[in-house]
Amino acid sequence: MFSKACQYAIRATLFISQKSLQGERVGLKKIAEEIDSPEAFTAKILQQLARNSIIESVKGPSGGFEILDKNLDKIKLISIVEAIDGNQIFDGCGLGLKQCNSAKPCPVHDKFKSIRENLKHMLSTTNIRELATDLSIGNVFLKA
Amino acid sequence: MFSKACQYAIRATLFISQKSLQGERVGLKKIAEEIDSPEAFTAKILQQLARNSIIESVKGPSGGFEILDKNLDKIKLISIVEAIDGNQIFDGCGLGLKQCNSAKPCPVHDKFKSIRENLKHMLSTTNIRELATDLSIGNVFLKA
DNA sequence: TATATAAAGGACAAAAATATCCGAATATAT
DNA sequence: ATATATTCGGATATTTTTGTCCTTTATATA
Repeated sequence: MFSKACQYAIRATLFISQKSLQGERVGLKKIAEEIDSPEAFTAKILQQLARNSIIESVKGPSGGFEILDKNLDKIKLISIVEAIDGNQIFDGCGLGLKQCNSAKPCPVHDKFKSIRENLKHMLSTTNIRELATDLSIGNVFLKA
Repeated sequence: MFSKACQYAIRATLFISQKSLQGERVGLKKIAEEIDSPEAFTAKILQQLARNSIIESVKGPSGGFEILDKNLDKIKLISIVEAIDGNQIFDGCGLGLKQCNSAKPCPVHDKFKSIRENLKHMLSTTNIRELATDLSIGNVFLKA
């Protein structure tokens, strides 16, 4: 469904969100440990997220990553997916046809359309504060 | 969503289905042309499909690929997806966690579950005769 | 039976995704 | 100011996916 990079991105963002809720900033090392991801690769992904203003990065001692409180409501899962994987998953043809639309549809065009609308709706309406709160409560997890 | 190999596999299977409906067997070259896919790569995929009894292959002059009539109803889209991409997309965690289940769910476990159940249901109930018939009628297409 | 045709299969190549390493830039605290 | 902690960014390596090429095998038909 999503690339590994995107999965790491979501996991990292949620972990940072959770820490930001507690007023804490976290560094790369801690993030990679807590979400069980390769550190250097995660660094690249965090840079992308920072460039897309999904997270904030602070250099130097006591630096790290955080998310502005106002953004915890504003940032939806779809923002992360689009920043990392683009919108191919929402807009591209399910069978990979370059040209596929309601005027000239592929054989599964309509069937896929509704599935992807569901997915898009879910990702568009799920904000990260909600998920980070669930994490803090402790009934959902980011690693085994 | 699906790998390119899987997209080619579905397109190829539908084209072969359509021809089989007309009692015709088709060769690799024609298939690759008609679904606009790389020929040699498509050959590998057709082999996989044949090994999984989704299509039949016949060597030698007037050989090629076909689908048994009785299988046109039996073979669902999900058979093709599972043969090529496996069932990671249905069973794997949306965030890539190795261990993720209702007892120890990731933050998006439930939200993803329903999306994937939709997808699985759609793929499990769509048979290839139906799609091949649509193709023959000419209101859906396999290439631009 | 010989020949031509078509898929099968193995080895290889290219491209993309994933992952690592290291020096540069920058901010903090002493 | 200086030392230190931390992200940034470029280069490179590895793995996976996608794609190609060539030889072998099977088979229809002349």
